[in-house]
Amino acid sequence: MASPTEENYLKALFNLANSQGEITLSELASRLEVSLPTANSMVKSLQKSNWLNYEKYKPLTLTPEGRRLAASIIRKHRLTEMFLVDVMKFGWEEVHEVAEQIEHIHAPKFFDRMDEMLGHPAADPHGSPIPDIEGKLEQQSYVPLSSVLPGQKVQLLALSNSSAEFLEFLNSRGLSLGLTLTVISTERFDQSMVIGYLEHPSETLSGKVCERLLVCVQTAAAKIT
Amino acid sequence: MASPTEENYLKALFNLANSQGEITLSELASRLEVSLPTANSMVKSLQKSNWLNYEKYKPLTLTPEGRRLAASIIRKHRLTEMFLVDVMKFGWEEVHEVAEQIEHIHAPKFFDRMDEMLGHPAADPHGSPIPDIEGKLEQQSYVPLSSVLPGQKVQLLALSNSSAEFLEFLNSRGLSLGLTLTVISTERFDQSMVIGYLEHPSETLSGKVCERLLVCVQTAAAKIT
DNA sequence: TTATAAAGTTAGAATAATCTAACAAATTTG
DNA sequence: CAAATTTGTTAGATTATTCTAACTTTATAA
Repeated sequence: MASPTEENYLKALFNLANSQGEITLSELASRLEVSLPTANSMVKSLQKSNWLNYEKYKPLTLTPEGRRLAASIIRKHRLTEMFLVDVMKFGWEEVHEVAEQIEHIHAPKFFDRMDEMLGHPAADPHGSPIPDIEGKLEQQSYVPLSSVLPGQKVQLLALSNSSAEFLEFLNSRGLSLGLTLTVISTERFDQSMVIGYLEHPSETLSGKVCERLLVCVQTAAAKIT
Repeated sequence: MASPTEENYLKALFNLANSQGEITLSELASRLEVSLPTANSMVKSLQKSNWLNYEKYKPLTLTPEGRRLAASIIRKHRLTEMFLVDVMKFGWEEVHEVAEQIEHIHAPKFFDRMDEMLGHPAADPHGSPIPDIEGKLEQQSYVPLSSVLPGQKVQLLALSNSSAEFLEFLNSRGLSLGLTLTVISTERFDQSMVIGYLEHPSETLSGKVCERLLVCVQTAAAKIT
């Protein structure tokens, strides 16, 4: 059985593998805000539990068991976030810290019941996919709003950054997942875009913001559940 | 900030103080299933944090801060149990283990929201009182069913033991909190009692069971909420 | 291609929570 | 009350997680 600390290492390794591919010790250490020797010794102990393949000076890779365990923790995290928002009526900007703790609870029935109550959601409140019980994570094919050309209509379906500050910014502009956005124009100089949606016929969003909004061009595609 | 381990010690000290008064090291150690030296060293460290008064060879007493902290953990535990039963529809025999883990989550808003959703319950699903935010625990004046005389009508309001086995036994007899029980007769030989309630005109309960059922003789008294 | 920088490793120490073994104090009891 | 028992304490060790300091290996770059 993994300790909460080990679970956090596995989660970080899973997420790094999904975004980078190759994982180096320093990336792991900086992601977890621990020193290199700390990460190094934990890596050795994760190997001993058969969750990680490790060879001196080589990139790190999760074993199938490590990947499965990591996915199950991420599943618990994302189900919890969804539960907090949908059932307990928290804002999407308030749920990360609590979920970060609840993901370490050992109680399969608890999370299964959440899943049931939520109707087996495919994604968390920020649009990140929820791995299934097997640990399989559906790969999403969204693109950043910043890559969309003027005139196109897109559906806002996920965020590539979910910091509370960013989420509060989105709240302040009335932006939420599922919205249909129309790209009115783009500014070559600073990558800002003018976007229309609902009661906002022309809202200007900075390049930084547009990079973090993940959208789907086929408006008819799967609505978030 | 207390670690989960420290929180478990404080909880045990609080509960022992409420049932015994004087707390000895060995009681604490056996309650927590740790060795005497382990309890001894933890007791010293709890003293350093000002949660416990400790003098060599003297009984242990919580400080006001220790009592407040312990009550807040018990509050989280009992609110969680109530939430699991009322909102998530778990049986009262399934909730202890999960609550034992969730009580260590640091997220006041999470528990406040539970409390709201539940309508500020006074007791958990087993009838144990929920301490208020100040850490005050309402003293209940229930008596064991075993002390009730034949002919009397009482209301079942709490349990003095909530093991899963006992709860499953109660389920099997259709016994739940809030029920009105009529004591039909008592058996002097083995302290068993014949009890009537709902569709059970005459159910025989062992002395062991009757000792663990806490009742109130005034049927008109506060219904459980 | 060698020197410098970056990344990774080892050694050694600290803290938290636990244990067993050995001993001391307090309590119970014959 | 003194012997026996229970209770509490100390000492010393173990495991997990973390650190800093010192060193080595690999990668970068002049």
